[in-house]
Amino acid sequence: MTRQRDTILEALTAEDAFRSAQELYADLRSAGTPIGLATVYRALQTLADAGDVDVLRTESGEALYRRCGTRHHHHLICRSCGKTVEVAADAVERWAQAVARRHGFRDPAHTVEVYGICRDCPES
Amino acid sequence: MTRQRDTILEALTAEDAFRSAQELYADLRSAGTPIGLATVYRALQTLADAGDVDVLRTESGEALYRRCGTRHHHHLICRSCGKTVEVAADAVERWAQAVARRHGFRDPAHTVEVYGICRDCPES
DNA sequence: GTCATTGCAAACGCTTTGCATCTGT
DNA sequence: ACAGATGCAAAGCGTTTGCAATGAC
Repeated sequence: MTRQRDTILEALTAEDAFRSAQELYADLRSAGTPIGLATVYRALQTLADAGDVDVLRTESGEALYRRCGTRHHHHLICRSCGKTVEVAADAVERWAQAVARRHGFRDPAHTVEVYGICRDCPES
Repeated sequence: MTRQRDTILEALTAEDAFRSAQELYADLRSAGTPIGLATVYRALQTLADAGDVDVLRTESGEALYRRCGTRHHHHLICRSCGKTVEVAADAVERWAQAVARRHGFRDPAHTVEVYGICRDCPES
């Protein structure tokens, strides 16, 4: 199923950064694409459920979305512009599993994000 | 500065789990402690700023708080009851720094949480 | 008496939902 | 014609804030 849903996926694919629903909405609108905020939210939710985009939460609780590869990976994210690099972390995967098992926790999972300021972003 | 702020810290210290502001508020009220929701939020914010409690965000964006040791550490968290174990992860620290540097990101930071179901929680 | 803290209710920001309309097949 | 997608406005939910009342020293 599709429509302006394509537009959203397209907008996400064009960026290598995590974007918020509100940002995407504003960008699409100011680019002349007529679209409703609710549609953006619904599309992002659908895409996230399907595993086509990754979701993460800002410190303030806002959800950020990014078009991502399907296999398991983590992110290196610029705190300033949001630019993101996918990184593999096999060693970390194994560490997380070992930690869980050692403490008697079953069904292990983990979240890992690395932040920094990318080289294209100004000093302060 | 203190008052029912002590009560909140006390309630947090008694638990080894991450709790939400709303949960803490409900618990204190039903325990007969008169307190306002805004006070709970303000106290938690102050404690977090002072580094006396750790904060993390639920998948749904809710903030969870836990009394924590002061030095850097990560958490192994039960998805069912919230019970949390602090874990060291020196290898992961080094890995995160290396990843950031390798991609030209400065001022590196990272978040790492490990989730599971603790041995005291039922199969489901 | 002074100044920070508290409590309540109102305001906020992000997200979701109800519902009527529209679109694609 | 039908099932699903859309848009809008209203509702929801966690969190924050304005302000008058209260409490600590």
